[in-house]
Amino acid sequence: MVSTVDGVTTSGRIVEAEAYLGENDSAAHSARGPTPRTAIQWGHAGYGYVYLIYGIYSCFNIVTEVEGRAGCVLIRALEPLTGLNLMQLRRSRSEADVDLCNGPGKLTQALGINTSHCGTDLTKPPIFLTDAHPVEDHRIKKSSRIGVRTATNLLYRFFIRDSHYVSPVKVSGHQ
DNA sequence: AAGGGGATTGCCT
DNA sequence: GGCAATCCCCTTA
Repeated sequence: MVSTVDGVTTSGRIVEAEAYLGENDSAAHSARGPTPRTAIQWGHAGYGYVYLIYGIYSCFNIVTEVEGRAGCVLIRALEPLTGLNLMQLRRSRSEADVDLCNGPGKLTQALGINTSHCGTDLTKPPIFLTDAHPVEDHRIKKSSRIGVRTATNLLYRFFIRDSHYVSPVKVSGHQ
């Protein structure tokens, strides 16, 4: 994914994501029907759903389903590709290490994404997606989602098994 | 009209 | 490992 916010390009390869469905998924924001905040999820696929969490961090999602059905994918971690210096600046970090984009709140900070980007078309700037850096299917693993307390039986978290840029897992054990 | 709480992070001990 | 930071949405009255 690519950002041209502030006129400078920052980009990264998506290495971790989680699916949230509108139906039969109690952990999704869309589980109880549309609200002003979540309405975009019932729209056309390919638009951004961005929400503020804990008053501080923005979480970036891609709307994925056909119009009239809710669903989105939360981007949880990126492998930084371009604009490392600006990412460092935005993240207030002295080094360009794995901590730039290895979390949903971190990557939005690094790419300059905020709630003003909710509802934007992700096929064109300032925030857009490309298939320039694909990943082979056999490198992708799945698990239950991070930070959700319900629907833990759903294996809706997908990540690159051998990537150093996946977000740190709190509980010991399964990646 | 009011209050609880969250798909998180970073700093503290 | 514990917990504060800091919005604003959504539920309840």
